[in-house]
Amino acid sequence: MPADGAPKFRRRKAERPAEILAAAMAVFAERGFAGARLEDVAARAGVSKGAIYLYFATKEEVFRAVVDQSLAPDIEAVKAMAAAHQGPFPDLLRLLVGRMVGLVAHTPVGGVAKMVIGEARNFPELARVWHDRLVSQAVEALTLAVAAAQARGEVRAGDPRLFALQIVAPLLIGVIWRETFTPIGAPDVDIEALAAQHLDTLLDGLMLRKAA
Amino acid sequence: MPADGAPKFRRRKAERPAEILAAAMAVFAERGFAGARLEDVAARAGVSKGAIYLYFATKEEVFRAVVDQSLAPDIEAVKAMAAAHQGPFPDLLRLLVGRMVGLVAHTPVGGVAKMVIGEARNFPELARVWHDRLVSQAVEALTLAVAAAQARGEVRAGDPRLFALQIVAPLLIGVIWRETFTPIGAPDVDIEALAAQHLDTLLDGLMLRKAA
Amino acid sequence: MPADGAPKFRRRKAERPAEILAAAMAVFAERGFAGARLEDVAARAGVSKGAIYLYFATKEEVFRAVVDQSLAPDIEAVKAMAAAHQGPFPDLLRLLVGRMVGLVAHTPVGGVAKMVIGEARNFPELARVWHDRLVSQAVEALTLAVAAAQARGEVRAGDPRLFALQIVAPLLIGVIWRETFTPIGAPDVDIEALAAQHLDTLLDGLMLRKAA
Amino acid sequence: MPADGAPKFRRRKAERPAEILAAAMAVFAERGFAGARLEDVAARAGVSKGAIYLYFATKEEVFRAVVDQSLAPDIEAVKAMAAAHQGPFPDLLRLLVGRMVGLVAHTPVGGVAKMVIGEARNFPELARVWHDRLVSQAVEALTLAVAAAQARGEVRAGDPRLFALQIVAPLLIGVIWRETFTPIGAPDVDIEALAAQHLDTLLDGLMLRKAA
DNA sequence: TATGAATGAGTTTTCATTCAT
DNA sequence: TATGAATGAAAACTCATTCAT
Repeated sequence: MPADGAPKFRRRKAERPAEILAAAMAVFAERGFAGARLEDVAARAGVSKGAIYLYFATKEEVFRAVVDQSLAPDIEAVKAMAAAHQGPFPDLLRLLVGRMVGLVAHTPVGGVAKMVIGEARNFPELARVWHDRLVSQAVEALTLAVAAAQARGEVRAGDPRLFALQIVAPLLIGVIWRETFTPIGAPDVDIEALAAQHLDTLLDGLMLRKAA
Repeated sequence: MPADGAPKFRRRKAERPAEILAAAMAVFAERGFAGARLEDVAARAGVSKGAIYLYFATKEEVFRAVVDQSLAPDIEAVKAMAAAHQGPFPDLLRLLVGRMVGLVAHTPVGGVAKMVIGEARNFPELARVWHDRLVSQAVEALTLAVAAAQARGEVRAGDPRLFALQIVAPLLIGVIWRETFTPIGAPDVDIEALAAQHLDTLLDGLMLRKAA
Repeated sequence: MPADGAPKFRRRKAERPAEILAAAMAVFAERGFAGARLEDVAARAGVSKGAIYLYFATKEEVFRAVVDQSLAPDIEAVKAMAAAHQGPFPDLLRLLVGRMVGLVAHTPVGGVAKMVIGEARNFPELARVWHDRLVSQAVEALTLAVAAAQARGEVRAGDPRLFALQIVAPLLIGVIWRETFTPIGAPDVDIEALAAQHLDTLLDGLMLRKAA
Repeated sequence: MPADGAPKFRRRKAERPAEILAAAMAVFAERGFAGARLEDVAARAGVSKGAIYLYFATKEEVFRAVVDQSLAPDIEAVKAMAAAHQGPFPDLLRLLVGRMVGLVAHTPVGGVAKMVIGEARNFPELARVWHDRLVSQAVEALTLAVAAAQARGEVRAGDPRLFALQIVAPLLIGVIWRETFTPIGAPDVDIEALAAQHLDTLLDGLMLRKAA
């Protein structure tokens, strides 16, 4: 039933799971869940198909682990943002958005986000985890900050949760653009520039104000 | 099988393709491209599996057609928006955003957008079509409008394309939220309210201005 | 994703399931459940692998169906036997055993029985069905017949259920022998002769009786 | 890992193979050949997967060894039975059957027999070994004893080999029942009672004899 | 000797696609 | 045109077997 033949394997370690997940993240981001072949993940990780099953029970499990793992550092960042709550609102906002731009630029959140969006119907738990652990945390932190600023009379009246979404939206669109349209040759979006301009606009409005 | 009293006014030939695409849109939106079974599409369309192949050569072709078809009306709307270029900028902006909210609320663009995002890597042509025919048109129209308003001294300085993205972003986020998080029980986003508040903020800024 | 190439299939019918089950019975009997490859079943049935799944959801389902199907005719026979309950016990016994020999000789019960025995632990439901629908029916019928004969003073005292097992045992051993040892070249067992001799012995005892 | 107080008197080397075979017997009896995972055998034996291969070349080899090993003691018993050939036939028969009941009740022959029956087609050598070393020995011994008794005028005319099968059959059926139907909740068979009643019936016949 | 991580052939199952009717 | 039975390539997953340690 088995084989004979040539030399097979070499090493053995505890980094395997992480290596596999890194490979999986890339493949999932490229092909989506259903389109990803575990064999490709294995190849990318420099491992055999079977080795994956040494660490993860199913393809779904791998997918979940990828999403899960990509959350950890971001959650910390979000918490840090939430803790930053001091000083005048514009400063706070600049700080928060700056943090988010950093995240978005230096981690593969974009790819994972795309996966979550694309597979939300097939894997509701993923959408749930992503929402509960990341999105809702961020939104809540922002919402509170906005509400506080409103209370202080710094920020105009309005639904603070919607304000939170408004704040985050361009960043997300930037990320999605990068994942969706840049690869097909559409002009890239400079997320940092977008964020900067967004901040200014957000704070002061789009319209010029004639000198009183 | 006829002997039942129900009227047999099944539409014929001409509507078939449209019916199939409608069914396909629903199934693709639910399961994604790979997850969608043509058999389900057929069942949903009240048609045999084979019949699909009478009109479309492959599953990909069906997918393409779905995206393509969902574009047509929107493109018109975009063009209409583009044509609306008159009057003071705020009025224009309200008009445009209003149109987009209507579109987003009354058509399944949300579902299709999600598909395009999720499968962009697997079907770059889709992303391209979607971008070229819809996104870039809308962005361009907005960019031009912004630029014109800047020329007129109505709008502050800044990259008009980024302004365009800023304008659209919250709407898109709303749509994505609706497709991704609402189904898992997250609090819904009231897109109309979001748009309204977004407009106000955009025009006047987030910050309260002390009376001079 | 699919193929091109040469002509594929021919006919189409309602006999398919039966054909598949016949093939499956043979393959299962030869290789056991786990050892049987559905591909072989398909080949034997002159059908493609996929075709099996048109009629049965899983390999287990096929297995179940095989056992199930092999039961039907036998159950009738058992019921017929049970209905035969008349006349002096020796006549009844000859009748019953004759019937069973016929069954055993002209149907593949042997092969199926072997499968049930071999896979009882893996598929308890099979053992249960086999027991409830076939074995216990037969045993019960025999038990009742024996008990009646005891009441009539025809048969000696003793546990009638055990008598029933004694009656059936040599037949079953014959069948099992045929499935297990005959194929490896062991001398065959002439089940009819065994049955005949068994009947005589059973009725009169093994021992010669000196003339009073 | 030592620092706990439990005595560490693990047996060493010599017992390993036997321990592995004992574990294997259990697993094979539970799952059949194909269904048994060597990993489970290893776990059950308190040994690593690799260790099995230190003693046995393949899974088949392990299977063979299990069957082989389970034969040894039984063969002795059979030989002993064969040697017992003295005195009047009924005494002999009681002795022989008594021995067999003991065997059957106190060893796992039942489980092994089931395996042999179930895998006979896949592993003909097993069926052959089982037949040649055990079954045919027992049958032959019985056959000779019967023939001798016939010669002495103790036993009625008839094929002595078939008589031998008749003698053994109920015991085997009892064992098979225990392995097949008892686990699914069918009423158990009291093998000792079955044997006792079988002996009586065999010797004297099922039918009551009117007083001369 | 003993371990257990790693391998990869082999099997089930799915589903886009074909084609006889 | 329309049907749906049939096909078969593709991919997840299992587990006997190997071998570096």
